[in-house]
Amino acid sequence: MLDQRLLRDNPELISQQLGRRGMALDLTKLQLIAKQERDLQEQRSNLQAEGNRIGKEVGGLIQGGEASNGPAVQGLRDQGNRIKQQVSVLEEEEKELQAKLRDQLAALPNLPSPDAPDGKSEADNVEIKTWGSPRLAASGETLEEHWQIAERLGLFETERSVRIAQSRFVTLMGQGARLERSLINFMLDLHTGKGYREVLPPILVNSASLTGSGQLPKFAEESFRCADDDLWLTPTAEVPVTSLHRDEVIPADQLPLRYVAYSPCFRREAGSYGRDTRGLIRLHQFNKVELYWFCHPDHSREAHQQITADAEAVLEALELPYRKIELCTGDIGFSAARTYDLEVWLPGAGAYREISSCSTCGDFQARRSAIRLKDGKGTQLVHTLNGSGLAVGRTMAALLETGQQADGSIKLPAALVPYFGSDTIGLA
RNA sequence: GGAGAGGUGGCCGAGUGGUUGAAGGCGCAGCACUGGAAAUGCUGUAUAGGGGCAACUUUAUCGAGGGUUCGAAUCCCUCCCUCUCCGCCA
Repeated sequence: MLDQRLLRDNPELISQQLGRRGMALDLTKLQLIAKQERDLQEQRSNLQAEGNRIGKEVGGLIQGGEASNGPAVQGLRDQGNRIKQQVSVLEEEEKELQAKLRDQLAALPNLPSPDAPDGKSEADNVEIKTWGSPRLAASGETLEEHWQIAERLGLFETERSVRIAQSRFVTLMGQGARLERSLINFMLDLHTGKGYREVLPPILVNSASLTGSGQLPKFAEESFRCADDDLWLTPTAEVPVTSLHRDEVIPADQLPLRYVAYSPCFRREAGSYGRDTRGLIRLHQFNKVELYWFCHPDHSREAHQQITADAEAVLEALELPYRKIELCTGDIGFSAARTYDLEVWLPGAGAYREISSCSTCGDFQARRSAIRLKDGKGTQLVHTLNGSGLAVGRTMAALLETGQQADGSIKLPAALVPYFGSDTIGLA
């Protein structure tokens, strides 16, 4: 949510900054609504002040022995009634304007950070660095894609999963299920070892939580909803973790709060028909280990570097080559002000694929969720950051493709052996 | 799911229509006392919005929403949540 004061005082700045995202908006009408709303509020509270004064006068008279049905009291009563009526009219108008303002403001994305590179689309994203050497097929060698490997080694069921649910679901089996579990534990241990607090949140979340982190109202069609309740399947642990501190004032000396949350994530993937239909890349349900920071505004810039580094550390520990790109203003998500994506190399596919997205949201989610910090006398909004550390299914895909051996087995990185119990998958 | 009890400030807790944003206590902060501390004393200590350069001022908020009233934490209605007992259950 953007600041209403900013809308009143400087809508040009908002238009200009959202213009960097490729949006063309004229906010003069919305600004007018905001100003009307403010004027109405002023009128209304002046009237209420008058009403309060009268109420106190009546109380004083009656306590002073005046008859409660005497002429003096009756006159004040009539006056009070008139004010009450006027107030209720103004209140109604004010509520209408407030709702309009809130709805329209809630549909606007965050302003991109000044640090974010300008650009129109994915094509304008900026590569920041690469790590490791992408594995390429040696001469005469054919590298399989992860779904081919998984099928060959019986790591998951795809056809049967359609029977259980529908397409874009998989059932991990045997060593595949074990590998997923190992990865979750490995990632959680890595992050908690750095001081992150582990969270296992509800994965059904209410509308207020989705609104607080920015998924509602604009992206309702992207989440699964439970028809009989005000509950949705969370698309990311970012949602419940943001709401962990919704409507709270956090003492400044407790910041930053750093959480690591494992959760299954559910996405409808509307509009992706035909894309990534095989394997673990794009599913309605997938596992993710999410990093999340609540921090002081003064430190969010460094925090963004740190949370990204913490995600990169997982890839490095798993010896998976990757590149780090910074999203341009045209490609940044709704709630984010600045985003780094980490893309892992998939040798079988011969391409880099997104495996983590690390964003700073500034005060955007904090304003929607009313999360403040208290430093001395006043309060101010905190900054929130999130980063995948990592998407587990895609990590498995990368491990399978990266570790494939001539004999058809998969060599796993040393760091995972204590978790998986073996350095190889698929040797009989 | 059935029956009962209850939701008040960071916490505990008083408050059943009148000047109550809310007694008292705890906690916290400042000051005094002290060589330093403890103890003690004094003062201060909610959030959000509006106006004002500021001092300050004003409105709202006692789970949420509506109603009665000149006036509601207090009365009425609806909803939500928590606790206890019973039932069911991983």
